[in-house]
Amino acid sequence: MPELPEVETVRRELAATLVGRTVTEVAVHGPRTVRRQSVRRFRAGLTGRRVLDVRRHGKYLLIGCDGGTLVVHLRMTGRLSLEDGAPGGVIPHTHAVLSLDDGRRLRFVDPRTFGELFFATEGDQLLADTVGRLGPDAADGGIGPEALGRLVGRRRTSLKAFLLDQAMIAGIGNIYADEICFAAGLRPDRSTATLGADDLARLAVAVRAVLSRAVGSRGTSLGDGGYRDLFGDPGGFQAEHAVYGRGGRPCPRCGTAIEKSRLAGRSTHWCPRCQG
DNA sequence: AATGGGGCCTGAGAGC
DNA sequence: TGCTCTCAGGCCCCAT
Repeated sequence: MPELPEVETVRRELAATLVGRTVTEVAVHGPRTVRRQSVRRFRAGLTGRRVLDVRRHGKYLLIGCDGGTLVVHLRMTGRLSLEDGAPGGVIPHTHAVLSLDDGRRLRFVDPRTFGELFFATEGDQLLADTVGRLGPDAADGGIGPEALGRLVGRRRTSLKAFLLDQAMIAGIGNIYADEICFAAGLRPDRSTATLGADDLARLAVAVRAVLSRAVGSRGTSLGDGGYRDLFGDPGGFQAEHAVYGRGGRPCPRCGTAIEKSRLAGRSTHWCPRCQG
């Protein structure tokens, strides 16, 4: 579920609370969450490390420590939470708990177990296999019309599939792909081969505008099991969705009913009048 | 070679 | 009430 705005919200909260802390203990429950390396190596690598900074590339969280980086990907249902005081009751689907030197704990919960954690040292192949395959971050100020044009290249695919491709631009998921297409006035099934300079210009503006507004609203939370931040609080951007999750309801700009269908295997929403 | 579809998992909600 | 079915925000892998 979490896309760039949600991961960025968590990143900011982690940066404000974790930097300077030392990991005193690492507990892993169930091997699937730490699947790129042995649990032994994960625990040995992370235990005793001090957190220096918290960065993000696309949907990956990069918690920089002295001697390596804790890499976190929340995938669909992963959630990080910070807890004070004594351990409470058992929280279902807890796959990892990091104890900190100030008595707090960082918990990783993930019902669908798609999310993952690993600890990488500098130059680690694990980094090349994951973060290293990403395109530029979608919130990177350098993604203008020219950069988009270069990324599109000779690709012949739908605009939606292009926006979702993390090797092209990193950080956009299904919700924001739909919102960006709407903001740019472009149909999500529009072929990238037909995009002109003016389309790319509107697309570049839309990417930046939608993501920056979403970060400002601390991301999107849908339903009960949806995204929550480090302290359990939901985001607010769902109230500003123009198309996502609004199939059959009126377009906020022209009132035409929003279309919903499947594209690139994903639910897709758009206004048939405003997007061409 | 790039692209679309299936698979990985569990839970929520709809429909009967 | 309770069962079954569909769907879900991501990404890897495979066949085409």
